[in-house]
Amino acid sequence: MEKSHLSIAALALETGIAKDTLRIWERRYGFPQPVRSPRGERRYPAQQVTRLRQMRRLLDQGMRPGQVLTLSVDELERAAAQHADPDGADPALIDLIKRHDDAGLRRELRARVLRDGLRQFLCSTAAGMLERVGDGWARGELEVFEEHHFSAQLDTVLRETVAQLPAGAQTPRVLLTTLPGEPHTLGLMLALALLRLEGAACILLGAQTPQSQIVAAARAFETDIVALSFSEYFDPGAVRTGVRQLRQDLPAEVELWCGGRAAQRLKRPPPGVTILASLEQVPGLLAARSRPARDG
Amino acid sequence: MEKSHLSIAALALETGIAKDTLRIWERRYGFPQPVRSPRGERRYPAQQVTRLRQMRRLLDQGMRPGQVLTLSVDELERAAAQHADPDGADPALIDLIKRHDDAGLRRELRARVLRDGLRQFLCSTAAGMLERVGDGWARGELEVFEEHHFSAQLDTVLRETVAQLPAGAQTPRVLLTTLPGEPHTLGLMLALALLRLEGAACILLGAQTPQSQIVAAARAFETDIVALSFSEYFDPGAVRTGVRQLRQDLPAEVELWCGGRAAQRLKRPPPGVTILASLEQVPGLLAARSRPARDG
DNA sequence: CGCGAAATTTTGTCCTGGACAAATATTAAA
DNA sequence: TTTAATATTTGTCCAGGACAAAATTTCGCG
Repeated sequence: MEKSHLSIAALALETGIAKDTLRIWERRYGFPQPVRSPRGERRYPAQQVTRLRQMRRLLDQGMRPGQVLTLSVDELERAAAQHADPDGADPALIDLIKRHDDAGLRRELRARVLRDGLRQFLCSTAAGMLERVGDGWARGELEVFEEHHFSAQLDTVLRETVAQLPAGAQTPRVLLTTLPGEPHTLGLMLALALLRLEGAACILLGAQTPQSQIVAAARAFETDIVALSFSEYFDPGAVRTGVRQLRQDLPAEVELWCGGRAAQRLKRPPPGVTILASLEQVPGLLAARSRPARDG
Repeated sequence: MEKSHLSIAALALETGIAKDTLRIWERRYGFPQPVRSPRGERRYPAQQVTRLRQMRRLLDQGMRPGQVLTLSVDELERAAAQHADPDGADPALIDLIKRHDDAGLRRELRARVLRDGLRQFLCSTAAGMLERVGDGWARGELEVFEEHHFSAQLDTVLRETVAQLPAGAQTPRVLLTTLPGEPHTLGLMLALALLRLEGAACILLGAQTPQSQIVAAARAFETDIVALSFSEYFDPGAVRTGVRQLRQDLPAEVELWCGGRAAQRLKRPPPGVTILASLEQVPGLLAARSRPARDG
């Protein structure tokens, strides 16, 4: 009934936190604290959704639930501020997003590609904006739909741009996808654009390919590298499990690259797995591949 | 341990059936019937996954769980055969998919767009293949990764093509997205291409936009129509709930269009909601909009 | 016989509260 | 300072009961 009250299912979808987890947080930490519908079902006020999102963000940055979930509103605010990205993002783009001008935003992005060059655009503007937009969302500056819109536009422009690239060396062959549970493909598109720029042949598989299918695809397409992307919202536990399993099933001669926020949390990557801290490493890694590896 | 045994969480991901539902099916109908791990957890043999997928398919075609879940293996086979799509899909394309030729597949798709025209291509080749690919997957002809690859290629070609379209009338303004839980955007791209072809202005929001944000976006972008897409894997219950809620929150003058396999299951759509049975309805609906509605 | 209303069955989601192992932090030993 | 052992934290799973919304069937009436 109450427009601003969410069911537990809706909340789980909105925040990406499992229903079971929401219930046990309530049991253990007293938050979130939903009101109850006449039928006894949990109803979450909108205000708690926002607070949960902030918490989610802190958790993703490595804090532990026991700490984060017992924070008061102000403490939460302070903790978030501490972790906030200090470098001011490009205010012109934020402005443009806020103007809700579909075609205008696209035009501006295209112009920036031309102005800065694709490589610079990818590593700095695009990667920076992606992070900034996520930040803005968590602290309520940007609406979710504004983030979605921006992402969609960036995706479109990237694909346009990639379509114009010449074929290049066609080596190595790279398979790009995400693991089940990770629907975000924008990181993949950034990587793809950069790889294509460096002459690699890219096979895009889209999101959420099961491990066994990634292995099958790597064989079918005769790829040298499998590249995975993990957004910051991806379940931290699943990164380790998934990557380890995949590395085990994949032939040893196929490299496994992992990028994105959640991949950074893999402190001790399994042997044979490369973690990319930023897009800028891509050209170097490709170059290193072409000469024989020589390090102990 | 057993490589071929899935946990309940993994099965839920693979089949798109909620954990709670899997458990209660077992309680009520005795299927699926998992073995138990030493710890007492459900472990589903791979064979049951296949069977569940077939069942899922029948359910999506309107059968009821009480019937489908008590079918034996042969009965299942027979029922599936009855519902099988009789029209032979284009074997040339299936062939091409099976050949795992990234660039070749793209070339062929482009050629078909030119040969048949975009409209024909969208309504027949693309829509047909989409369905056929899903069918092939359910009965094991195509691998999941082959479906992913085909979808990614089709997406790429569609975007290329749309980018070449002239601006058109720019009316009506249509917002395209999916509800939380629906990650598939290919249906959205088909609709977008057709809408653009008819001169509409399209704002693509990407996947999984929360209801409240769709409402906010519709206002911000001043759209006349909100278009949602539901793949066949989308939770049937969530379609109704989501659409009804959205219709309630959306201003009355904004139309709400729903397309895709799962949308068909909405027998009695709430007032003010248009269900599209196929892409071919799009031009007609647009035309109807431009003259005053006059029916009781 | 057709059609709409009412009764009935089917079905999925939510609930509580207990259990446990994997991941993480902390302490002790080298 | 690193390594190993112990303690704590944390998310997922389980059982089985409840209930309302959806779908089907039955019933009454024109």
